[in-house]
Amino acid sequence: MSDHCERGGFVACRLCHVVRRSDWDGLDDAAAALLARGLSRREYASGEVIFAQGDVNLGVHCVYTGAVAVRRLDDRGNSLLLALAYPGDTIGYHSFLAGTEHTASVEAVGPSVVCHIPRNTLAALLEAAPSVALHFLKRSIGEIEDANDKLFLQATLSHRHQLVHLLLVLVRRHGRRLENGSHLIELPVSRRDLASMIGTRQETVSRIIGRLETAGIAYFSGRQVTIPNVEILTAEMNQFAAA
Amino acid sequence: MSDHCERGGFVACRLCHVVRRSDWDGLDDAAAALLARGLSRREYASGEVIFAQGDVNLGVHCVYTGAVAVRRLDDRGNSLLLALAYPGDTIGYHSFLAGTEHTASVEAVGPSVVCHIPRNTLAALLEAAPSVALHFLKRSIGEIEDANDKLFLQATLSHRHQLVHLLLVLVRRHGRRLENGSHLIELPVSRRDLASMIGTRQETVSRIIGRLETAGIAYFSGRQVTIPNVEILTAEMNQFAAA
DNA sequence: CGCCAGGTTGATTTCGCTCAAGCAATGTGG
DNA sequence: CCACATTGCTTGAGCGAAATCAACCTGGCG
Repeated sequence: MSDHCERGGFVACRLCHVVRRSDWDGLDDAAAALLARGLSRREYASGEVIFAQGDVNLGVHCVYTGAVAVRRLDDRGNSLLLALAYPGDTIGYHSFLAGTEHTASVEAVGPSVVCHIPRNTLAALLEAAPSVALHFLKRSIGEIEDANDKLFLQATLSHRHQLVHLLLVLVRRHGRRLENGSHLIELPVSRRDLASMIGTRQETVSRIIGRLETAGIAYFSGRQVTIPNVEILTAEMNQFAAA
Repeated sequence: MSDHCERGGFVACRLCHVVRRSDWDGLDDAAAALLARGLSRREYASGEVIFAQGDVNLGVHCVYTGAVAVRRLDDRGNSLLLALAYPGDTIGYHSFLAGTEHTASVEAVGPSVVCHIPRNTLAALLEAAPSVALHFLKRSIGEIEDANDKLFLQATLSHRHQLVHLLLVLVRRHGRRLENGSHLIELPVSRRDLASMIGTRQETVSRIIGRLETAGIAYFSGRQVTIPNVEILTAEMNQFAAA
């Protein structure tokens, strides 16, 4: 672990390449120094667990590069992919502020670098810099809206429409536009996770994929998805909203 | 409106009967005075709309007595009951802090009294009293957990189990224990809303209710629900978790 | 080479949605 | 006070979608 883990010594988040998008933007010198002292940074292999549901909270994490999956589990093997987090996103602050154990597990979905801010550093930081609490507040409000949106979509859309919607979301983060105008997505998650995200089963996702392919909307090959025309996806969503 | 609406003049939230549970606990004298100046209080009839999705945000509301329903709508008549809010709960702070229009509609589910804190009062308050932002933060984290729980339950539980779970939640707020040990719930919402809360349709809720009655678990009559033995409900939930 | 996880496909059954009718409670205008 | 519309809820029949169970494929990997 030690060879993957730098501790303190660098100028930390103020010079972090994602600072503008992170919760550590706008710190004054003293606060930034505080942060730099406590901060550590570590590389995670794909699939490696950063913390697990039920663990005691040892502070918060902030994604530096790559992406991580936030997942909730139960004792019967059910798993729900709650969110994907990207550079600049802070995770684990819920349980820190609520004073509970972690309510979700987080793992890297590809080779990723994640920073860690220990409990007492963060506590001091919250005292010293009111902007931090405000950042967290805005972030948490965004998460509430996201969660409510998901609940609403699950209640109103068919599984097929939900999958199309999910593709539209993923194309932004994981999509690449090709010369011919089509888009290529490298899916960060398994079929099983896709299924949990739209509230259905693995097999059903497979069948929906089949239908999307015969409809010429999207072509799946393993974790590669080719979308000839993104407009068609949005049309598929709107046709419904307009009705 | 004026006869239902008091404005300023009273000692406001510091003496509010729910202050310990509200977001206005622990204000200093200056902040409390600020709050008292801006605050207004108004009575709403059952079903009356407090604000509507899409409205511009004019500040936040705080439930004083009664209960209110937070609801999201779309243009095709779909409605999802996101939450019920009770005395001490602040609503509408999402859109205030995010600077957006209201993302949900809120209406009284019975005769209710709701306070209103206008935009500029709240802005000043956030400046003057850091505890307010912290309260909001904790509240929003609670909402995130609730939303994630709902997503998880919808993904893993059958509609029947979800309804049982919902009854267990409602019995706490709306239940009354009778001498014979059974419980009586006065449902605050229609069947249609119950259905939206567990991700299904009105008719399906009716049928599940029928099954719960033949199973001797709960008896529905309009909005009255009689539950002979709450233990059986929890057993019904656990039988599943244990498997 | 065989194992294994992840994915697809098929057959069967269950479940919930839709459409439709009926019913009770409430409210409204004549 | 009664005919009538309206709203909320229940019930039924038919149908389509998805869950389940199971077999099978495929690409790594020891």
